[in-house]
Amino acid sequence: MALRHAILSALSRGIPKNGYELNAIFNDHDERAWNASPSQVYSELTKMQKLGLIEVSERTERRATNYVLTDDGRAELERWLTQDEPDHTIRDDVVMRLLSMWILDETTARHLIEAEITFQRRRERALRNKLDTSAQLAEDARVWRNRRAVHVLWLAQTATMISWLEGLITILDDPDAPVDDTLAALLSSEPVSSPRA
Amino acid sequence: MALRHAILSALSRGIPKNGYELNAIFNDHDERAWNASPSQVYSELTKMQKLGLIEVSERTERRATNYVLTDDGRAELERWLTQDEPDHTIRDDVVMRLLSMWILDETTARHLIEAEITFQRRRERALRNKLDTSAQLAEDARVWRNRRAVHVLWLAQTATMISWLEGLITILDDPDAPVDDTLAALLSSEPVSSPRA
DNA sequence: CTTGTCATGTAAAAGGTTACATGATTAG
DNA sequence: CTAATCATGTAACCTTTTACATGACAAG
Repeated sequence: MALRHAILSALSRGIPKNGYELNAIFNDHDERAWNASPSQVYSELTKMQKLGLIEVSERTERRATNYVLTDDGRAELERWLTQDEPDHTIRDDVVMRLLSMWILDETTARHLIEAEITFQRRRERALRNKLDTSAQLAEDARVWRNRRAVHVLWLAQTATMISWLEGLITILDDPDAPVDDTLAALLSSEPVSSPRA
Repeated sequence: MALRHAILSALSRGIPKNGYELNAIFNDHDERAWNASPSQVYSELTKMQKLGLIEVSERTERRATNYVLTDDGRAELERWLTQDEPDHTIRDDVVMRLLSMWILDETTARHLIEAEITFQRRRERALRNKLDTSAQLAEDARVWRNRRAVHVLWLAQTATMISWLEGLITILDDPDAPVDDTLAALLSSEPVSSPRA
């Protein structure tokens, strides 16, 4: 029941949302706490409505069905946060690939790492842009600060990944390069610059 | 077919493994590229054997069935690495919780963040320990270096997370603290110390 | 008047978890 | 001889993806 809590979380900000808007959130690669396919979102919304966690707030002319949280929905969100243990399970396709990469020849391996660097750089730009442009709108100050903090985390993680991937190319090229020093040095030497800098 | 490639990757190191050993890998919280439940691993192994991706190398007295890669298995691993696009999909329960946390009162929120810091510190210790103790055994040098590099990445990511969580407590306590500066400063000021230091 | 975006679904299949069941071997 | 660990599975259920289908509205 994980998407359920992601939807509750998205609706908890008070702004009514329809399935299409929620899908936009769950498919934005740079707003990446959770993702889901459209069909899953629509069927989950129907289930949640039947359970009384959300209710229809408005039907726009364009046949969009907007939902808001009910009191039960808000209670469930709180229960989840305070009662359920966080799930630290990880399924990281990218790292799995990097772990398997030694079976390839060096040229191919380097190409793959470079492709990943390109991807991460794109993400870095997108996040930096988001931080630079996002102004505090009608939202609650706490909501806004919280979301902004998460974006800073993602930016830092992306920067770490890029430095590390660059180090990986170095140790791939040079079989004598010390793994720990090469990577640890890179990770600490390149500070995360302030998003506005 | 994601677990399939995780298993191919685990067997690609040449050492025959049985279902139980693979399960140990996929359930070790600190060896965390992928995880899976025992029943899933056993049924996937059966399927893979039928498809000819792996074959039984030995049955030990203790009724354990050891598997090794076939040529087809190795080819499939290579095809996956070079032909399939990396899956950058993310489902991060922890970040989703942190994004929703503003609905709680400050005391409860701080407790949750502190619990997460405790968890991350435990992981940091485990990873540091792994890096300190793991010696290069019979394994190929490239395999060993690759795995070690990934451990360094995980250690760096954990360290980033801890610093960030500490910063999050600061901005939670002080509604006037600037989000960007508070977090960005923390992220760049605390370098990842060398694992042997 | 046609293409793109908005908007919502259904059905089938694949991927993954949980609960349960079983039994051998080893360490204390 | 008893508990822990090793070792493998089945069945039911839940979660997620993929492919398909539909149609309104807006912009060019």
